[in-house]
Amino acid sequence: MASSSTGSPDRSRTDRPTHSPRTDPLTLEVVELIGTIVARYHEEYEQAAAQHSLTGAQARVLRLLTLQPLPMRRIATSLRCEPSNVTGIVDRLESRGLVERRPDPADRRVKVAAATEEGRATARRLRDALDFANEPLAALSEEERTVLRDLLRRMLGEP
Amino acid sequence: MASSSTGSPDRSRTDRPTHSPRTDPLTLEVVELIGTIVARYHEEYEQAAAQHSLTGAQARVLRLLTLQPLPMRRIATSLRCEPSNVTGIVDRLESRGLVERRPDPADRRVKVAAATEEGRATARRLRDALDFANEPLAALSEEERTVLRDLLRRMLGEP
DNA sequence: TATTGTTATACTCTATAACTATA
DNA sequence: TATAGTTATAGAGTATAACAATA
Repeated sequence: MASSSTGSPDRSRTDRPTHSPRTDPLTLEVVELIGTIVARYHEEYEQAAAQHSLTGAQARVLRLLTLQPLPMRRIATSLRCEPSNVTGIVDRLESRGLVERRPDPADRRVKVAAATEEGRATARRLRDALDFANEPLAALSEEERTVLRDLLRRMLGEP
Repeated sequence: MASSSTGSPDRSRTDRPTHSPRTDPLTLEVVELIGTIVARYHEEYEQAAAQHSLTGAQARVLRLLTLQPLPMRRIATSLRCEPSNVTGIVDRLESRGLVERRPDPADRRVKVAAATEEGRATARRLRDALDFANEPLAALSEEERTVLRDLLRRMLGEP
């Protein structure tokens, strides 16, 4: 502690008490930055969804079904949640006319959920509202964004 | 419906730069990569929390109180949720001995929540379990991580 | 017998509104 | 009167277990 002993500890974020044996300060800072981005991204996503009277989960399912109609089971695996949860989420989307359930001719146990035209329009507006794309990334030049893209790709194990 | 110019329903909170809402492919890809990271980060976080029988919200509050004791109100603003929610979350943490409520001598309306020693130990184990720090970032060299750190900083508007 | 989707149940998170005890 | 924390309430997401229809 450099300063006088009276003040409260009040550690600023670059001053970390204990280091995990495995992580150096640089890695820790990157992780913290990513944590901040995660928080901000989520906040913006929920906010954009709420502006369309959707919850985050509803918005995610709607986006998913915009890409492609999907059996209930597949939605669950894609969202990594139990199939029983999907029933309620699709129920709510369906009651608002954003999604519909169709029978699968090949297997009568299966119900395929698909976005309606109105659902696709809502999903489109929602994506446009997500200006996380513009605001923070605008601070970077095109070259820097390219570097960032390549680093993130490698981080995620993509070629 | 693609809106266009007539009576544009006032553009959310910040006015956009001259960028069109339709961003270029490079930016779109970066945003998608960030989305993937957000999903993976969240998944790991919830999983690590669950391994200690904590929900994500409980883990976040516990981590927050590990840094510094905080009045209930401050926890709510930090989590960006209503104060009434904090009551339940701290209740559950307190009933497990991970957190305690202390009176504030200066203002008897205030209750200050603080992590107990056991709470700090749990938070420490939880952080170590979060190997999002190690696994994906290990693919990058130190120099690359430095570049990544600087780009993320600038993205977040930090100097 | 196994699988798909659903229902029933219980828990947590969340926001809103009303209440209490201080200030 | 205003503020800090709580309680009450209702809606939503989540996991588990049990169920009907179908394979």
